[in-house]
Formats: sequence, C-alpha cells, structure tokens
Amino acid sequence: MNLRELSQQLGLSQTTVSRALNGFPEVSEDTRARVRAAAELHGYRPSAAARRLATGQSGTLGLVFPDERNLLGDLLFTEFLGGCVAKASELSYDITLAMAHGSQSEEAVYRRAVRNARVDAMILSSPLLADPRPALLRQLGMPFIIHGRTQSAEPYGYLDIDNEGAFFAAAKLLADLGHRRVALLNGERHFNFAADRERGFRRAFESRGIVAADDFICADPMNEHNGYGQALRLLQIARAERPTAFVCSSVSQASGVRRACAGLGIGIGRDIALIAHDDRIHGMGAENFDPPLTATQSPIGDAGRRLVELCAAMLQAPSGKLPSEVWPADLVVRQSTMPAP
Amino acid sequence: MNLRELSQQLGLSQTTVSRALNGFPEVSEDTRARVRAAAELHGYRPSAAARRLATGQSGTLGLVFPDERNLLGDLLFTEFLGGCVAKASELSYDITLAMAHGSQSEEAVYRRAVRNARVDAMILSSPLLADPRPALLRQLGMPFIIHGRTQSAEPYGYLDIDNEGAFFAAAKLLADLGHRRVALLNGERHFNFAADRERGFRRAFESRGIVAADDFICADPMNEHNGYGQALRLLQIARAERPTAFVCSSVSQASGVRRACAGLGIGIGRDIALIAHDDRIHGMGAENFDPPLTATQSPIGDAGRRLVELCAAMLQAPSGKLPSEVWPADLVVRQSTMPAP
DNA sequence: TGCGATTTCCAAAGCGCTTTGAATAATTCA
DNA sequence: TGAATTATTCAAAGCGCTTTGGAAATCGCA
Repeated sequence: MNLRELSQQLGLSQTTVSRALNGFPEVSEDTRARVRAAAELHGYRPSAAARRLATGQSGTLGLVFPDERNLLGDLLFTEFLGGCVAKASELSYDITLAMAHGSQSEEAVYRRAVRNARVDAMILSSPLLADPRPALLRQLGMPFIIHGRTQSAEPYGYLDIDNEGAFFAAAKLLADLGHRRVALLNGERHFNFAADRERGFRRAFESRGIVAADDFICADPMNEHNGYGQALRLLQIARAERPTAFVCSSVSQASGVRRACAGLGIGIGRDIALIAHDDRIHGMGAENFDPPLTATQSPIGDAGRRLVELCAAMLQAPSGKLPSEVWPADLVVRQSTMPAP
Repeated sequence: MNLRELSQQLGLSQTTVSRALNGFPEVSEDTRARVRAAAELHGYRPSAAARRLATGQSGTLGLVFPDERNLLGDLLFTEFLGGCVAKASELSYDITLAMAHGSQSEEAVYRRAVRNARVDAMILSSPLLADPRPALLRQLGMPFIIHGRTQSAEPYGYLDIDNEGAFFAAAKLLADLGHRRVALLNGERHFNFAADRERGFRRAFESRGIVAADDFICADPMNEHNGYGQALRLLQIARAERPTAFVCSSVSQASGVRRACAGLGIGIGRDIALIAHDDRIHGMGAENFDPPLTATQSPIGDAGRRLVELCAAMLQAPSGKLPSEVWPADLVVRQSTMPAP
C-alpha cells in the first residue's frame, strides 16, 4: 500500500494525504483524522527510500566504530552505543556503523560516508587533542557532533563531561585527606579527555604547592591488565616512597589496582586510597566494587542518548547555534578513600 | 554531479552511463573506460537514496542490539559486530542497529524494521532453543540468517560452530586424563548454544558410563562474577568430593574460576584442570591466560564477517539454497590441564 | 449580493537512479 | 551487394514520496 493507492482509496490527492500524515497545518482536522484512520487501517508505511530521495535526508546517523580496541574501550563503546541506538529509535532515526581501519584510511571512511550521502550527520567519539576530523567534515559539508572536545579552530557542536573539574575534585579530596604521593592511571595522552583529567589532577596539587611526580602518572590504554601492571610496579617501591593513593580513569583500571593490592596484601581504603572515574557501565558500577569505590561519575549511556537528541535538533534547525553541553561528574565518596597514613 | 549531468558531459545517455558504471556487458569497453574516467574525474558517486528507490534494495543489513547485557555479552557482541561491520564495508553494505527493549516488544522491533523496508536482511544472534524470530521474519517476508541454530520448523540459513562437538572433545580429554568429577560453567539453558554444549559434555562422560552430576552443571550469564561465585561454591566442597576439573563456556568465567582458586591456594594445571571455550576476543585469548589455557576455540569476529558474506550472497541469489555452515572449534591443549590427582 | 481574504485541496514537477523496449550502427554471411 | 545478425546506444517510463504554485470552495463584511 503506497501513497497513491491510499489517496485513491480516500478520494483525495497524494498531496493532501501526505500533508495530513506529516502534520502540515493546511489540512482540516476532519480530513486529517480520516486520513490517519485509513492509513492505520491499511497499515500504510511511507517508503523510507522514496522519502529519502525526495527530501534528501536519509534519517540515518553515522557512528564510527573505533579501531584501536581494548577491553575497556569495548565496554565504554558498547554502553555508549546502546544509549545512541535507544534514543535514535525513539526519534525514528537509524544508526549505521562505519569502521575505521586505521588512522591513515580513517579519512577515507568519512569521505565515503559523506559522498554516498548515506548519513545526515555523524557522531564522533574519543576526539584527540588535535583531531583532524572536525576540519575534514566541515570541509565535506557533513554535520557532526562530538562526544568530547578538541583543540580545533573550527566551531563544532559537542557534549562533554567536565573531566578537568572531576579530576580536580578527586585529587583535592585526596590532598585534603593528607595524601601527598598520589598516582594517576590515566588514558593515552593524545586523547583530549585524558589531557583534561591530567590537568585537573595536577592543578589540585599545585594549588597547594605540591608537584605531582611524573613517575606516578601513567597514560596507557585503560584496561584491567595495564592497571594491574602499573599498580604492581608502583606498589613495589619502598613503603615510604610509594603512592598512598591512586586515581584511575576507569573502573577497569581500578580492578587491576585491586588485583595488585590483593597480591601484595595491601588493603584498599585501609592501606591505600583509590578513586576512579565511573562511566556507569552496566554491571560495573563503582558501588559494586569491593570495597565500594569513591568515584567521579557520569553515565556514558545517557551521553549517547543526549548526543543523538542534539544531533537531531541540529538537523532540524541547521542554522541554529551549535550545541555545547558540559556535564558535571559528581564525586561520590564511598569506602575506598581514607586519610593518608 | 549526478548521472544526468555526467551523461551530458559525455554526450551519452543516462542508460549507457549507468550500465557502463555497473558493469553491464552491453556496453563497449571503449565507452566503459571513457565513462569510468569521467566519473573519476568529476568525483561522481551515485546517490544511494535514488538507487534504493529504483532497485528496492537498501544496501543495508540489520542487526539487533541485545538487550540482556552482561559483561561478557558485551564483549562477544562487540567483537562480533566488529567483524560484521568490517566485512560489510568491504561489500559496501551498511550495518544498522536496532534495539530490542525487552522480549515482548522485541517483535515490534522486527516489525518496524521490516515495514519501513529499511534493511534488506537481518542477522540474528544468540538464538534461543525455541526462538520465535525465524517464523516472524519469514511471515513478514524479511530475509535473515542466524548466528547459531534453533529448533525451528522453519527452514533458515545459518552459520554456527560445533558446540556439541567442541564440548564433547573437551570433556573427553578430561575423562581420558582420569577426571571423574568435572564441573561445567555454562551459559543460560534457553540459549541453543548452551544446550548443545551441555549435551556434548554429558555425552562424553556417558559414553564411558559416568553420569555428570547435576550439581556440577551451572547455567547462568557467562561473566567473571558468576564464574567466581560458582567456582568458590564448588571448591569449598570436601576435597574428596569436589570437582577436579572445570569446563567453562567463556574465558571470562575462567577468569572467575582463577580468582576463586587464587583465594583458596589452588593451582590451575596442578590441583585442578581448567578448559574454556575461547571466542578469540581481542586481548582475551586463552593463550594469554595465566596459566595458558587449554581451550576450544573459534573466532567470533570471523563468524560475523562470514555471516555478512553469506547474507549478501543470499540477497544476490534469493532463490538459491539457504547457507548452513558449521565450523569446528578445535581443542588446543595448553598448560591448564593435567591428569586427575 | 459582490468582492477580497482564507481555507482547503489538487495537478504536476521533481528527487536521481534503474530498466524496458526500440532504434541505430556495425558486422557477418550467403 | 543485400539481408540477417549482432553490438551499441537511446528515449522514456517508472520507483514513491515531497513540495511548488495554483485553483476551487468557503467565509467575512460592507
């Protein structure tokens, strides 16, 4: 059942039926109701392909599947993706995934997506400090929004969390508790979020005249394995010199720290303090940690939802001003932190 | 630059240009080359929307995002998805994701996808023993392929691994090594793969007159946490009665078993034997386990790739016979297995 | 009643591609 | 050489929707 058939059934023109269904004002409420009922009755669904051709809009949002995959990356991405897909389906958008095969051909992925006009907009995640994608996409005329921020001269829409503020708060809490030797297990430095977190972390100590030791700052993929290795190395330093507290960029890293502590007979919340950033991944919340983890938290799934919403809004009003939201990441104190020994 | 403009540039008809570009035989190689060059020169890309409308094919494959998410589920899904997306991009298909919000509305997800004709075919994963989706999709006229098998009367195309054979081999190895009390940490029973694995496991022991103890067979979400809890419970049984070996459906569960053993001072490969099924998830291979894990293995990412390939083939030849591939899952012996004490 | 302003509806022109049915040009064969 | 093939190319008709520019009908008001 297509539009023509339906309009013939009703004795109306295609124009009227189309407008009635799409909520245009120039059709009387009477006919609108009649059209709606008939559409419902015959199970009429407009053809997506035809609409796409006519409007030039594909009703599809693109997301690039990250290439460099590590354990945590996967989980973060899945949770994020889940949020995106859920909201997109509410707004009747589709989400299609593209694959970045490596940094040199990544550009090709975007070019292809744009040229084929298969997506109306793209959602970029994990932006680098210096990320070429905003400039590329603007040049190609593809609308986009970033999950995070970047040091681009281009204007761009984004949704980010206050990484610097969160890690400032975490570090300040530890400093207030008397900790002086604090390790930071962060993500790789080329990511903007990692740089922000390190800045917040350092600032908290510098503001009271303490300089964070470079040895104590790790910047590697944020998985359990790396967390374990880094903690093990740092905890084997002589007791008087080793860190009395750890700040982790993810709960996975914190799990690694816990494993290292367990092996060395060190008690978390007793012998050392531990704070992590908690992305609220399904089944991996800091409150389920053993012991319950003091954490800065911000649900990454909700961020995905909101990004899709913002993206849809951008497409609705292309000339509107670009969205720029920064979400706070509250510090929740639980049992993994205590005063310095 | 669209087809009309390009054909005018060339002084040819749209028909000829279209055929030249799409490799039809009724155009001379001379003109084909000329057309190709011009298309390249002007950066011509056919509009996906127009092609979709004209052909009725969307060039898109649908994948349903699993709702019941647990840690391992996520990882398996991500790895699988990665394979699908990679191959799809090679074949210039798009992958779009739908979200299943829960079993009762799951049907609605499929109905919606079909009615809107947004995808040409769907890939189903994690089929249940009795799965309603094949019947539903056939009724709706949507082509599909299953990652796994199910007890459906409907004919359907599938790619599965030999779960029964793999777990038969694993159990047989243990039986040959003299193990008589072996635990199985499996996935939930309503999944077809879990039922297959349990059958293979039981058969190996029954073939030599041993009956697997029901207490030793666990069927729960396959994550580290459950693996830990189940192993802990089973290992606290009196030494003469407790399992001397574990078979796990995933490496995550095996990690849980390791954690339980570490806490109890039990050595894997020394005091108890451990075998897991290894889906070859990025960075979680059984060979990196400590100790390297004896495992049945089959790369789930490759399965995703192959499913997309098969799906594309089905769409190419709609009347061809349905694909049905069963991949073996080889048993690789490493250091986590030894003769029964 | 008559005339302009509003409502309400419509015919037709795309959107950019594929594909059918036919025409024209090149080639072959008797 | 002329008729029968075969190899190339083309014009035009969709695919199913949106949207423009009017037309017809209804209404308000003098």
